[in-house]
Amino acid sequence: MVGMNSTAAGDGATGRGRPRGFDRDAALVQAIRLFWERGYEATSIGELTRAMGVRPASLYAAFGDKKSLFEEAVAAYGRTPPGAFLDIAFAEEPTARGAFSRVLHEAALVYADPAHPAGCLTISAATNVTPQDAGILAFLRDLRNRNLARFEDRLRTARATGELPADTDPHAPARYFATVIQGMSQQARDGATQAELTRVAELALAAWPSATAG
Amino acid sequence: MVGMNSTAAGDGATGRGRPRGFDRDAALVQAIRLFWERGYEATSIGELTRAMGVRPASLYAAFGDKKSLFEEAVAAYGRTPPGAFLDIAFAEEPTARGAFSRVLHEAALVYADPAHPAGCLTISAATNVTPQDAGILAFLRDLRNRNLARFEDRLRTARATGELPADTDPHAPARYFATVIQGMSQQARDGATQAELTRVAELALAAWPSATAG
DNA sequence: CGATTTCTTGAGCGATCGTTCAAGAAAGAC
DNA sequence: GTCTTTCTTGAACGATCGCTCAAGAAATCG
Repeated sequence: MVGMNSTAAGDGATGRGRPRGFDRDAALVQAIRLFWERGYEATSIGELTRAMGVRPASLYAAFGDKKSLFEEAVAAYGRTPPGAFLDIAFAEEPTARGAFSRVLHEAALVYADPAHPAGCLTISAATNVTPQDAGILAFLRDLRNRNLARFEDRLRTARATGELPADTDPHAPARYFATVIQGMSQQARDGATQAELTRVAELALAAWPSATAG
Repeated sequence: MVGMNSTAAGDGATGRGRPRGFDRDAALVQAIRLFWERGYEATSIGELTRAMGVRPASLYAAFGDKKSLFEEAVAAYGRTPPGAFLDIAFAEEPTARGAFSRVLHEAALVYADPAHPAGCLTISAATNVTPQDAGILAFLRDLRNRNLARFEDRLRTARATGELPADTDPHAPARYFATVIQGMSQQARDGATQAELTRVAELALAAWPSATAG
């Protein structure tokens, strides 16, 4: 009944005291899944404790309050493939065109992957929120707007290196691709398949700023 | 203190009994605004009664339970300009290209209009929902997928009348435009302005299926 | 007028929300 | 072994959730 301790979490784990009776990382995976599927407020502590196999007091001892658990879940989600594919593509692709194309195509596969909840946690987990949890909404919105700024930076760099025409406006295409990606997340939640979203990704790339300039 | 009765609601109002002490339509407008801004579950009966100027018992007597109130609010929203612009554009524009172009441009203006909550109620009001309210989620998702089917129908018709090439696939562009519109709603909620979304609409139209065929 | 009908008021229903507390259990330190 | 530290257990905290009920108030009908 007594499981192994967690692998390596940021607790000041010197080994003193009774060891934790559950796998902290495995429990966090369950929390991610629930927040991903239902969102922040629609996921209750009761559901979390049930899915994580942990009693409330243990959950609070290990993760703090619900907000802290959510923020840690978002951070851990960002280190999984579905949450990190954008960063990886931007880091690995040499050209901006290649980066955006890859992000769109991978979003199609990731968002509609039946192996996990549809869409993107960052996009959909704090859409409907009580005023008292406005901080959670702002937390995810800032994350999204940070990605928007990275889109714009990447396009600006592409213009500076000559990949894009000198008169290219980086602002509008950045907003456009962010729009398409957020829309793809919604579409996946509405039942769109990987094949359908791949076609959407291909169509979206028709707006790539090369032939005509704004 | 005693206001006028409602204009014309579907109650079996023969005039018997004590008249309603509040304007039913005006109260419904406040309900729309709250559901629009926060979504279904994040809007409590307490907030609704406060904003509508009505006590709980009066609300339940006039609108039934929370789910019925929401469905009526969605229906009424669909008869306001922000909720009906798609239907109007599709009805008035002779060409498919004109219809989609107009829908995209009007979505940019409507979704980021500072005069009311950002985005589209149908798109954003039931993203995060408890399992017990799964019916509300399905209700709005069906509404969205109905619009998707209308997009496809419109493109199919355009192909039949010769506006689009005979080998045009109506499915993919329909999904694409639905994706962009839902993304625009999200972007508006994240702070995108009317001008920014208008540029997104213009870029999105670059994927219009005419020059290249899938 | 009295009778009937409908709405409003104010209180409160059971359930669930996020969270915490006291007591017991399992480990290392000495 | 005992002491200390940490985690687990089970119960329960106050607050809020959606919703309802009994009593009083305001209208029409006869």
